[in-house]
Amino acid sequence: MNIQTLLNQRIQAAMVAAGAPESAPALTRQSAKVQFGDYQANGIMGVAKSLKMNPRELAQKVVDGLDLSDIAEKVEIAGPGFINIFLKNAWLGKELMALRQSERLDVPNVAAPETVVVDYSSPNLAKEMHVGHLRSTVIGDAVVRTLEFLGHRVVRQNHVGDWGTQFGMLLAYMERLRSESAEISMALSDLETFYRAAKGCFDEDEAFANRARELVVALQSGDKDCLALWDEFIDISLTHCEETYKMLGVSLERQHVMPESAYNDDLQNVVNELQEQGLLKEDQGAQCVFLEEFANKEGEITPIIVQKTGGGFLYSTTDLAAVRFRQHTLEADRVLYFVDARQSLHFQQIFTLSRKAGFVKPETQLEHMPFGTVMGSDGKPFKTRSGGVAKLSSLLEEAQERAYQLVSSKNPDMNEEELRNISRVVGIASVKYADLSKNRTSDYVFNWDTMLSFEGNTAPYLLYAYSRVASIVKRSEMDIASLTGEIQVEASQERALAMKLCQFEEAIQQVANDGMPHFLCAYLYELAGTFMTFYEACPILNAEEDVKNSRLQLALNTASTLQLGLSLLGIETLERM
RNA sequence: GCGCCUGUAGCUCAGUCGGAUAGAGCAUCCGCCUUCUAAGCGGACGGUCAGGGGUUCGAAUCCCUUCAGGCGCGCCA
Repeated sequence: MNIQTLLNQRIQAAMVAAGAPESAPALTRQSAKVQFGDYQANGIMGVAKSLKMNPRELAQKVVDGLDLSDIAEKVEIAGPGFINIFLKNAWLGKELMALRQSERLDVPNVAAPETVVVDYSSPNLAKEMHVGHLRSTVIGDAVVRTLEFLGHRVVRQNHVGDWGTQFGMLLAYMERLRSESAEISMALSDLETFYRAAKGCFDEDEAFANRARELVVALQSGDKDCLALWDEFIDISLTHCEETYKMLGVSLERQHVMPESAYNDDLQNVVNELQEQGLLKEDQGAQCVFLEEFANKEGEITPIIVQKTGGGFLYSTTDLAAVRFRQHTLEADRVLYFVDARQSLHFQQIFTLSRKAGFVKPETQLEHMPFGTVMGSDGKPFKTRSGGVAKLSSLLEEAQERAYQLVSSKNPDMNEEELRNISRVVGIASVKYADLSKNRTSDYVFNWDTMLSFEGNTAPYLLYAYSRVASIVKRSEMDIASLTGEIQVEASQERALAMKLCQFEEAIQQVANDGMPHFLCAYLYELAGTFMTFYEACPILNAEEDVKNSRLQLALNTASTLQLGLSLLGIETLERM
């Protein structure tokens, strides 16, 4: 149930009835302050201006024609022409009961499901996943889960880098190990070390470097032995990724991998099509597209190179092929790219060219969902203590270890197995939540102490709030299903909680529209805080029977909302901590 | 040189596409455990929204400009 949408529709209709054009937005929002009610409509002033009317008079006309008597206690006009709406407690209680009886918290499936292709995670298989892959993976996964929950058809695309010159070096090193009859699978168990060793040989050994270049050519021309070696490498590297996904609780699986190499056979076709359309121009030996959209003031255009001198293709070519595949084979209505903000020019070029070349339908949405960099406390990109790039798997292990220190000091009597499980959930949740709760587009500072803190907008605080609710429910020893009595909204803390609970759908809608999970995080944090206040002020188990029944249902609603919300973020909950 | 992004409380961050008196958390200070988990709750302090112009009923938000920082810009991805 979406209060904002409901009110907005009703007010909009009343505005039209009062003489406003259909296109005039009611701009209904949650109120900024309690004295302005629960929701406020801000659209009157703008319309009044365009109609050359007195805004207060128009507001009065709108309110006269607006019947909210079933849901609102009071509707008033304030300031220059705001309409403030105060909802009825009884109505909130009734809505909450509907919410209780619905497995999906009364959030309907979208009326018109879209096919949404989501490109996220996309690590380079030459190396192990590092901290730089965290944001794309975690944010992309949260958006994917939210879109799916709303009823869209989501196609995950893990556009992994499995092609390119650095693979020649890696294959040459595999070959060398094999000739020395060394154990390759062991060497590949740590890809980071393997990569460095191969790079070392490449830089210092001329013969090795030449062999590496030969292997690139052999690989690209489809040499069988070479491909077999490459397959072996890719498989092991993908297995590493899958282990990290599993540890991280990310829904990506092998079936979602659509590697760069899969587009190889189509790259020449892409270039040919651009040629046929007269978009291609040879410049300094390379095949380029010059789009006037990317000209500077002097008229100089930054070209898109789609084929190198000598015939090789580039990532632009692959991305164009991917756009075509996503449109024609996957039948996307919307394609989301969770890729580093530094590539925004590249994507603008790809999107513009794709439209110009007819690779996508005009109505298909191509959206780059850029994200900022994870920084260290020094304000520079996050590194390990030794100064290297932090391996994601090591980072996640450290998170669990740090969580263990905290959890075990708070629960000295708890058994080891449960301690380990709690610290696993808390550790992983902390890392993910720290990332998800920040505005996607800005850089953020990675800080163990703040992300593992129980204070503020953190995973431990939310998990603690959830376990507190869970504990109440358990102690009540009531049959949850039999709790069907009325939910009474009376105390101010009950009202605040009831209102928050009714706003869940508004929060996830924002995540789906903008690809911004931090809206859901902010909502859940506010919900948890509102519950904590309610919990302190309103005794549940010791209350009179009907009050107890009502408050317990508020608690149950809180539990299911926290649990569902966190699950959409890809975060597990704990019954006890 | 050109382009994109960022600049909000001492620190870390929000700010619902122009709305009312700019909000949280940390830190600091003051309160609250014989009652459902004090890993909690309540309160206080804290702001030239980088600076300056402009647009209008109304600007942290839109436009121009200056300053500071980050990142991109033809054969890496």
